[in-house]
Amino acid sequence: MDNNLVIYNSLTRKKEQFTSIIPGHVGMYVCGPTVYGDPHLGHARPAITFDILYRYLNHLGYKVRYVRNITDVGHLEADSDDGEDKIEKKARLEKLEPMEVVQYYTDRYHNFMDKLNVKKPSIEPRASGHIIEQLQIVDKIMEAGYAYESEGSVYFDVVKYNEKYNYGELSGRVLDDLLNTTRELDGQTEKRHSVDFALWKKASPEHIMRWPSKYSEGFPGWHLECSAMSTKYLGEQFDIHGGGMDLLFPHHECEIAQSTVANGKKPVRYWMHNNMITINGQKMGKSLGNFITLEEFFTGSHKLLDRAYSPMTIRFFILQAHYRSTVDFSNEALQAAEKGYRRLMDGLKTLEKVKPGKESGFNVDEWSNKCYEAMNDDLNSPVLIAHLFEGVKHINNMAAGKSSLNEEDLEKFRKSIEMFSYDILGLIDEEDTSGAGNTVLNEVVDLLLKLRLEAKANKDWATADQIRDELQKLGFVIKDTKDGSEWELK
RNA sequence: GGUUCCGUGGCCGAGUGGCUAGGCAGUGGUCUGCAAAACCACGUACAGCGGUUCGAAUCCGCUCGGAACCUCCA
Repeated sequence: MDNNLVIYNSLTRKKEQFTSIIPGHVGMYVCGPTVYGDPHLGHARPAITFDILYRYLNHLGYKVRYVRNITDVGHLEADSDDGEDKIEKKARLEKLEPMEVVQYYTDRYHNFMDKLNVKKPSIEPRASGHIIEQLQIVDKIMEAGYAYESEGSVYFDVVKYNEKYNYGELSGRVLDDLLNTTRELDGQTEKRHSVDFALWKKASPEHIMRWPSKYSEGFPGWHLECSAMSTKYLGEQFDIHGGGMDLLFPHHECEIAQSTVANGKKPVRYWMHNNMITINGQKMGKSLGNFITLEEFFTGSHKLLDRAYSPMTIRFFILQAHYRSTVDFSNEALQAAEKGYRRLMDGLKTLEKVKPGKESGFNVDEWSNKCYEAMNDDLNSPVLIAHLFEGVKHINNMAAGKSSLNEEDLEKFRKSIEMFSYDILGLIDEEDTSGAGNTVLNEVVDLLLKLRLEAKANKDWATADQIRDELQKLGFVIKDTKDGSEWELK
C-alpha cells in the first residue's frame, strides 16, 4: 500500500518508512492499563497517541487490528517480599474480590477513555483470560532450553539468551553492565542471575490469584501476557508495538526475548514509545504519588488544579506536544490549550456558514498536503495543529469577506479540515448545543435576540444591553454579526 | 554509578546548517452604539563557552542545569 508515513522506531532509534508485513493490513499492539487504580493523566497519553495512529492508519486505507490489553494479574508489588499480587493487595485492602476490583477499574478506564473520545481497540484481551496461552509459552521456552525451574517458579535465562541473541537491543543496555549494576533484591536466591526474570511464579499460601500448572500453583510472570496475547491475536510477527517509554526496559526488552525464543523470530517490526507527562518537571506517576486522575481533571477536584478541564481540553493539550516529547502539566498550559481548542472549534463552526466566492484566495491542495506531511512525519500532531490554525485564519478571513474559495475548493477545504480535526485528531466540539432536545431552548433564545435586534434598531440600548447582560449571566455568549447575532451556551 | 534524552521569546510547544512553526498571554489599531468575537500589526528566542563552516538554535567538544530508565509504573 502506498503511503509516506514515517515513524520513529525505538528499536533502531531512527525514523523509518512504514510498510506493513501484509499489504493493506496492520497489526498493532499497545500496552494497556493495570487495572488496580483510577486512570490518571499519564494513562491518557498512550491511549490518545495510539488512537491517533489507529485513526490515521485507517484513514490511509489500512485494515487495522488494534489490540490493547488489560492487565489484571501478574505484576508484583514493588517492595513486597512475598510476591503479593497488586490486584490482590488492593482487593484485600478494600475487602473485595480481586475480579471485582478489576471490573470496577476496567469500567472506569473505559468510561474515561470514552470521554476522551479514544476509539475502542479491536480486541481488548485480559491477562487472566490467557493463562493457558501464557503457560504454553513457558513450555516452549523451557523446551528451547532458555528457562529453568526453581522451587516451582520458572525463570528466563537472560545470560544464556544473550549468548545467541542480543538482550538489550531495544533499550541499549549491555548485559555486563546490568549484571554489575542491578541491585540485590530479596528472593533472588531462586534465580541464577539477577537479570533473569520470572515466567511463572509459584504462589505463596496466602496468594489467592492462582492457577494450576505442571510447575506449581501460581501465576504468570511480569512480562508474559503481552507476548502471549500479541502472538495469539496478531501472529508471531506483527507490525507495531506501542506503549509508554517507561515500559521500554525491562518490560519490552523481556517481551522480545520471550517471543524470540518461543516463536523463533523477532516479534515486532516497529516499536513506538510515547514520552511521559511531567508535573513540575518530574514524571507523573504512581510511585511518586504526584499523579492527578482524569476524574480530578474533569471535576477540578485536586488541589493543584485551579478549576476543571474538559476531556477535549486534555486531549488537545496532549496533542499539542509531539508524543515523543515530555509534556509538562500546568494550569497555565491547560488554559492555553483550552482556548486554542475553542479557537479551532469556533473556526470550524464558522466554516459551516461560509459561502463560496468566485475566486479562491489560497491553495487548498497545498494546505492539505502540508497537513498530510505533518502526520506522515512520525505523527507530528503539533505541526498539524499549527496548520489547522492557519486554516482557521483563512476561515475567519472568508467570514469577514476578506478572502474566499470557489465552490469546489470550499467543499474540498471543508472536508479536509473537518477530516483532520474530527477524524484524525479525534476532537469533538463539546459546546455543540444544536443537538436534539434543545429545540425549545433554541427558539426561546432566538426570540430574545430578535427582540434585542428590534431594540437595537430603535436605538433602545438599555433594553438591548439588558437582554444581552441577562443572557450572559445565564451563561450565554452573545456575538453580534453584521446581520444579527449568534449565541452559544457555555 | 551505568545507559539514554533534553535545555527555544512571559508561558506552552514545533523546527534541527541559510528561507526566522503555531497556540496562550501582552501592546497598538480596524470593526461595533458599547461590549464580545473576529481581523491587522508588533516581540529577531534558541543554557553558557569554545570550535567546524561563507553561514549554526540546528554539526562537534567542554561546562552548567534538568529528566527518564536501571525496581511496579502509561
